[in-house]
Amino acid sequence: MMTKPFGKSGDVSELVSSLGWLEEDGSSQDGDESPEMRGRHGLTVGGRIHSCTELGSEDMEEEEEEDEEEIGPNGENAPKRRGPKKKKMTKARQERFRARRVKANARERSRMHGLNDALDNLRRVMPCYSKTQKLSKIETLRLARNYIWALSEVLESGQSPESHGFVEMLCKGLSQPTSNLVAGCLQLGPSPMILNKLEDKCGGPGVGGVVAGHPLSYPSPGLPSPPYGSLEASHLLHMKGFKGPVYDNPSPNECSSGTPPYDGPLTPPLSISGNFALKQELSPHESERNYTPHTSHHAHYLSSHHYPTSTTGSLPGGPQGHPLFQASRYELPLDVAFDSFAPSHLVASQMGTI
DNA sequence: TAGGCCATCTGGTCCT
DNA sequence: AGGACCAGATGGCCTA
Repeated sequence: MMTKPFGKSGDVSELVSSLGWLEEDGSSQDGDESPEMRGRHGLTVGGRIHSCTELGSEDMEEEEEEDEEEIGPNGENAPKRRGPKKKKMTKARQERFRARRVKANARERSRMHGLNDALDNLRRVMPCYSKTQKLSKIETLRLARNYIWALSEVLESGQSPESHGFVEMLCKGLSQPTSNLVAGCLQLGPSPMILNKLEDKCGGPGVGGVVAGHPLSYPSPGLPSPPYGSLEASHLLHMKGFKGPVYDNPSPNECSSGTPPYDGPLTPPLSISGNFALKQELSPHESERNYTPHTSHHAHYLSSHHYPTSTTGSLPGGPQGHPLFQASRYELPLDVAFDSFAPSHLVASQMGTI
């Protein structure tokens, strides 16, 4: 099924050029395609193969040559076509094209992996981070924008990073589940009125509230607090003017894929100290990059990535989301608590200040 | 089953 | 010629 014409003029030379791609594409171009992926693309391949095999390569070459002889409407020879004469698509050219295409595919994959790594790094410095509860790409970007915006406001107007306004800024334009996630991670306490309602509803303070010993937690009865994650201590430290370095490894941008790591300075106050260091474990993507078979990568992705936008649910007997954001029902897996709690806790203990 | 999200392939365009 | 970047297409997985 060709949904897109080959080339602007739709001529067949490029179609010809794709001949023979099944052998390479279908059988692991770079040796990193999982069987699943092979099967997946095999379907696509199948469709194209159909259109390709209808015209064997020899036929295609002939057709292309015929194409070069343009015949006018009245049968007379039309003026010669301008521009560079099309080269004949020989077997050798086809092979070169295929090889180029395979290389380009690999580069593109690598590029996208680099992009995803960068996104992962971005996720890690967001106010709510969890390895298992990843924000989607678009939500990550939106939250990042909001985060910068909100921090700017903190700097410029002295707004408290613990205020409702701060959280509202963070959540502007985010989906409901993500908003709830952020609010939950920030441990924002609901307004007294709502709090009372929630106490009625949820059985009083403490339901889904503070995690014992969490230095940054404070009771928030209406919130999906840990096990919903929490605001990183280092974030607060920065917001409160903390400047001391916490991390041992100041290079947060190590990226094992093709994209060179960003070496530039982090812009204060966004150099979220501690975050980088404490969240520096390689992501599944990174640890499997360069290039272990995609089998594991894809399998991991399929089995372990959870996105807030698709994990809404109810918290048994507990809060139903942050009241600021109309509290859509939302549930995070328990391990979120450890993903986000532990680093904060570590930072706090390292600092000895909280 | 629809919709969201994703990875991958692909061709086009621009640049070196 | 080849690489980087981009956007469209496609199909898989997951959840409501």
